[in-house]
Amino acid sequence: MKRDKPKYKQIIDAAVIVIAENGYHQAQVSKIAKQAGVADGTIYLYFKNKEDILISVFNEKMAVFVESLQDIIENGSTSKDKLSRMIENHFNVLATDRYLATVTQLELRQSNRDLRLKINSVLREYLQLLDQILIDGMLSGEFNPTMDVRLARQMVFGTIDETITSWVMNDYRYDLIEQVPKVQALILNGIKA
Amino acid sequence: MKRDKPKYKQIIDAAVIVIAENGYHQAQVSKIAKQAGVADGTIYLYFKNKEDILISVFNEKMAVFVESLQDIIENGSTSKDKLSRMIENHFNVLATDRYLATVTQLELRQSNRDLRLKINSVLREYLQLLDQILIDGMLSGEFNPTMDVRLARQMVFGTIDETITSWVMNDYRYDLIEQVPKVQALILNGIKA
Amino acid sequence: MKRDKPKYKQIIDAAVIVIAENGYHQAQVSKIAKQAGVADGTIYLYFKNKEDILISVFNEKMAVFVESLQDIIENGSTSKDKLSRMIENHFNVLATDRYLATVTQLELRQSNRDLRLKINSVLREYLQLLDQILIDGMLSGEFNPTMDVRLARQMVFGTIDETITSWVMNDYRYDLIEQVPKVQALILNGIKA
Amino acid sequence: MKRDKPKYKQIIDAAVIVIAENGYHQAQVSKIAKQAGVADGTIYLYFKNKEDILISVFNEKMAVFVESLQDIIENGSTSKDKLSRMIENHFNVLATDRYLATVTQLELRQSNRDLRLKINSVLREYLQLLDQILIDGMLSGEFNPTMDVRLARQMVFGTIDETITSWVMNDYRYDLIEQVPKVQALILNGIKA
DNA sequence: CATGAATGAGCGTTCATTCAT
DNA sequence: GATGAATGAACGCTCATTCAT
Repeated sequence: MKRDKPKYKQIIDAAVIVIAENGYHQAQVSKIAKQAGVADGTIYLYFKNKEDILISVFNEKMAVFVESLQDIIENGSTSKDKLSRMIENHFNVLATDRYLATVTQLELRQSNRDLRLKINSVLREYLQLLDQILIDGMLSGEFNPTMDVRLARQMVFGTIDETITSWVMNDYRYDLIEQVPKVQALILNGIKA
Repeated sequence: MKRDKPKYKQIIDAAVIVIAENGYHQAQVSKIAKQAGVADGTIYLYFKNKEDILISVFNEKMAVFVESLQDIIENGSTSKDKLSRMIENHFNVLATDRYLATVTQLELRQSNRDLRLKINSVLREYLQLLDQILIDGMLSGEFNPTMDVRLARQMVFGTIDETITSWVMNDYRYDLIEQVPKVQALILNGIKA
Repeated sequence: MKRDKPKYKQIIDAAVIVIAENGYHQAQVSKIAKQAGVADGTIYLYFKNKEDILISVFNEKMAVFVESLQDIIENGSTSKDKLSRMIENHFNVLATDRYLATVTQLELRQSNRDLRLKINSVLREYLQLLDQILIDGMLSGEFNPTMDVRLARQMVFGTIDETITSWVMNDYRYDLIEQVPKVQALILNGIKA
Repeated sequence: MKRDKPKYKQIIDAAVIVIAENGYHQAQVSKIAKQAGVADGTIYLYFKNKEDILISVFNEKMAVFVESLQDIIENGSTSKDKLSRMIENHFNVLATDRYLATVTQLELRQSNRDLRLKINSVLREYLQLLDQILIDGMLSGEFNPTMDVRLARQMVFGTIDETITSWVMNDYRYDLIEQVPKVQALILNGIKA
């Protein structure tokens, strides 16, 4: 399996750094190769083309979110607790890795429609897990049972996304983690029964 | 004033159409010129460069939002009422003009970091009016007086933005206006006192 | 009409020179542009892509052959006379322009299958005129009336082509024009009644 | 001797197949290696470089022609008979092996000038045997004793070559062998005493 | 002998912007 | 003011060849 080889990860990590430091449109394949310490051509032994690198970056990093969210769903107690932890985890991961935050919140969105659609389908898995928490909470009476799940999910994700994007756009000037309790409160308030 | 001349508006409108129909990366200056019925060179009599066209598009269209929001603030009764109307108005404008919705929610976000920062500063005026509604509501006791205004604003705007973007990405498959009361409820719930 | 503008001809002529001097695979667009005294991008105002340049070279030059052959058919007396003159003309044109001879006999044949098929369809017009001479001669009793026209044409063209190609491959070491009467004799002998 | 080892022949045969099926420019070394069932690097144990493979293909296949032509010269009766048999043999070999026909008549000609010059020198041996038949016939009075041998050879070879190439380019749509008597007649007519 | 992962030079094409008319 | 022909910098990808194992 290609993705288990060390160079695969090397290139993915290099791509995140190059994109974060240079911006999406200035992240040439040759720059990524150089950063990864391999020849340009080597990139193409592991990735079909440039788009494939970018999708893979998103895939690999999103997998971390999905995995931890699955863990939260399995081990969390109430739905409120799960949702709170999911928010906390989302903020934690991106607060810890500013390169990743820049790439996912700003740079990767500059990709064209096609790539964005592909990225969205990767995101879907994460959002479906979120839906699951919301539905469980509605059934258990923790969340408003009459609300529209899609809208609720968009509110949760939209709030998280806007909050983190603003933080990145403001050059990480304030402490992101500090916002977590307030974000949790806002969101839980919005959907509570 | 250049922006009062007929060709200025012609070019702005042409840009929206061309971007909506071709996507951001296929919206060449020559296409915009053709759509506007002017020569390529003429564009540069009205705009400094391509980026200037795009910012101006956002500026001009955002002005509509700002104006109507000012009107709402002046004529609305309670803060809840104002916020509800602001949400309704935002959805209405974009539901009515799908070209504009595509351009603002999808295409213009593919611009580079610099352009997006400039767009954000255009957006700021709108967000400041939103802040004003929120602060008024906190002072009047309609909204939770202990909440973080910035976060509240990000929740409001993030929810609206995510909702409309999803609608555009799903090819306008469902009725956007129908969502308004539910969005209002979710948001007001989140920030209520 | 693009092909009437001076730069069109400039680029065509530059392409012949560059291909003749550097070989087909070393005839980069930038070299052709430089030789033509225009910018790289200017090429693309007159030609769709590199292949289009090469087909156009063949088209334009082939037109000269076709035109003079039409003239020969109109003004020649007997079919033998017409065929003789056609051979003479073919040799004359290429003996006079060694760049063109190199390009048509050696370099353009290195193009890929697709391009060669397109070149062949340009050649077809010329070969149809040749067929006409042959058929007329068969009907008038000058040429063997029982022969296969396609084969006869292939013999005529194959002989001419091989003769000239050999001359080019041998670096124009001998006088091509001197061969004309002998080639005429060989060919006319082959197909005479 | 490398050329006696089984892998040498394997690679040569693989090259013919790969070139015939994919075209000259799509016949990568790695494809040939795969077809031959060896690793890419192994190719370079038997051939200096890619060009060497192609020349060797031509060499090996041409050897078949030369050998049969030598046989014809030894066992044929008159010069006319030998020339007729040579034509028949040439058509037979290529009509029987369409892969080889495609490779020699179309694909190998896309190689660059240098390679083609080398191929030509391989061809020389064959053409010298042809010259020998022609000279013998001129001396014996069967062929026109005043003709130019080089031209006669070019006529013979040019006709054969053009005939077979046309057949290949027309996707083998008609029966090549059927043409043989007519080609023989045309050629013999052209050079007869 | 045989392998196959790694290398890195090379090029057609686009398009924002200019400027002579 | 208006035109549109001309400019030229910039980059993803392929593939013949090498060499450590």
